[in-house]
Amino acid sequence: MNAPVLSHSRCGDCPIRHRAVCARCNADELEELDAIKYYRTYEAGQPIIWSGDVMNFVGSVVSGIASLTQTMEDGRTQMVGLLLPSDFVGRPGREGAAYDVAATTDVVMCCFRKKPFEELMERTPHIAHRLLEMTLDELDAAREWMLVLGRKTAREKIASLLAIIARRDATLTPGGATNRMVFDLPLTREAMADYLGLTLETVSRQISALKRDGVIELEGKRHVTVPDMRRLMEEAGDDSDGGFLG
Amino acid sequence: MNAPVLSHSRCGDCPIRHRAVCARCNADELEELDAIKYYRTYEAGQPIIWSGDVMNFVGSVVSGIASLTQTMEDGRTQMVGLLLPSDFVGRPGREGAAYDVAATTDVVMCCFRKKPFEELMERTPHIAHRLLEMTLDELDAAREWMLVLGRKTAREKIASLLAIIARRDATLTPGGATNRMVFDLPLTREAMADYLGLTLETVSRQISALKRDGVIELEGKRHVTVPDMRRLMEEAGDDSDGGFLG
DNA sequence: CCAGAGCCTTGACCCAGATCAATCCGGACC
DNA sequence: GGTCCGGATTGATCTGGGTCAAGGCTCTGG
Repeated sequence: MNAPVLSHSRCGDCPIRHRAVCARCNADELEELDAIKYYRTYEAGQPIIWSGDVMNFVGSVVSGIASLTQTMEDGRTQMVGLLLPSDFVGRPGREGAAYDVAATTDVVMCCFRKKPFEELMERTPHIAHRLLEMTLDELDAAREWMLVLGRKTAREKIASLLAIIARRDATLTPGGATNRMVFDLPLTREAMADYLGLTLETVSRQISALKRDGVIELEGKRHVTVPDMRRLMEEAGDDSDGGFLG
Repeated sequence: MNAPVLSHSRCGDCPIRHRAVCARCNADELEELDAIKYYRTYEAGQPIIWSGDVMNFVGSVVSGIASLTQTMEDGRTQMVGLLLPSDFVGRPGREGAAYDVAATTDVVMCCFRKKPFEELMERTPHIAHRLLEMTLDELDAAREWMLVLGRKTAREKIASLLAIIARRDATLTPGGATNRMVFDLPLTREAMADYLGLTLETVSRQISALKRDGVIELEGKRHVTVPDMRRLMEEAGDDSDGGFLG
């Protein structure tokens, strides 16, 4: 597989310009960021950071999907976050990484050396403020996921994951959210299992069941059509459509 | 049961002065906070905020324990956070509350009306910075909990919860962490179950099992002695003592 | 064309934890 | 004292999802 290719380099052209840490920056601040940034690419499956490593950079996912994973010494693993384009990696003010970060698909990262970034953050409240906002969003997502992990059945877990992926796709693609959604699963069955606290066999079985029951349609193993999003949300056990449709 | 009593009123005397959002504030900033703060008390079991409510204040837990809970419409509930003294409640920059917040024990809160607090935050990077730091810590805690919920057995879950409570007690009480720990459970069996994604029967059984196996000793239903913290950490399945002991 | 590797599916069986149900214990109140 | 009541415990049984195992697809490479 080829390494992903950079399609831009100036912040003004950046596809995540208005959603990342830099969203609130004015031209001057952007200039400063531009001066300390650099791009890195990772192929699908490659590690980006190991838990415990000293982090000497922070950065944003520009394209592709990365995952945050925690592992117990006996090998049990739990994915604790999905990093989508515009999501931030790294923790200003802390030395080591707390989790393994790996590229799930090919990934392009916009990196900043940690020290200069931290200094810049001290001086520019726009960045600190945006980072707080993003962190609070991540905290909400993590807590929503705790409900999924702690209380939902396998079928509900799968439906919840599909709904989350569909929702994200809706925000990223023109057209937005409709009652019928079509998308590709960016995760293997095993990665889905790690995310959902299930085994890959159970994931497979439940996907088959949702297909059999007409909640989803499958073309190949990854291409999913959801004929009725409301139905999917019901299967997910959510107490509404989660604001998915107007 | 009597309502909790306020034992102080000036920020300088505040028991959470050095750990809460105001930790980094200088005398002037503290003065400003002092001007907009007020105390509220809640009895054990009382709701503090309902999910969806408009929040018109934010604040810090001064004493006692509160819980963040999410509920599905069929009644399944998952606790998604434990709020301990110095923890922050509320989300600057967002209208409604995302979770139910309730007092688990008697609670004293130091509240700020939301609007003035947000304005103050704009002007004082010390507060924003501290809040970012605290939010990142909460995010770490939430993700650690995702591993517990997704991958640990019932016995490991109980041991993990006991370890967390013991660790917190160690930071709050003089003497700090030792290999033998004694503390009171601040949660009912049902609340523990909600936190751990279990039923209360399973919680009860596993606590009995840990007692039978000598991992813990019980006096009454709430008073716990851990003769050997290392042993407890092993039972929790943690890949070390979590920095608990030197 | 076949072989091998990755990923996925499906079946058979089993067990940890849920569910249902009966007590128990310790305080509060009469 | 007795009764009540809200936790907590313990037992008996059931079941969702894990575990183990056998193929099945699809792509790559010889």
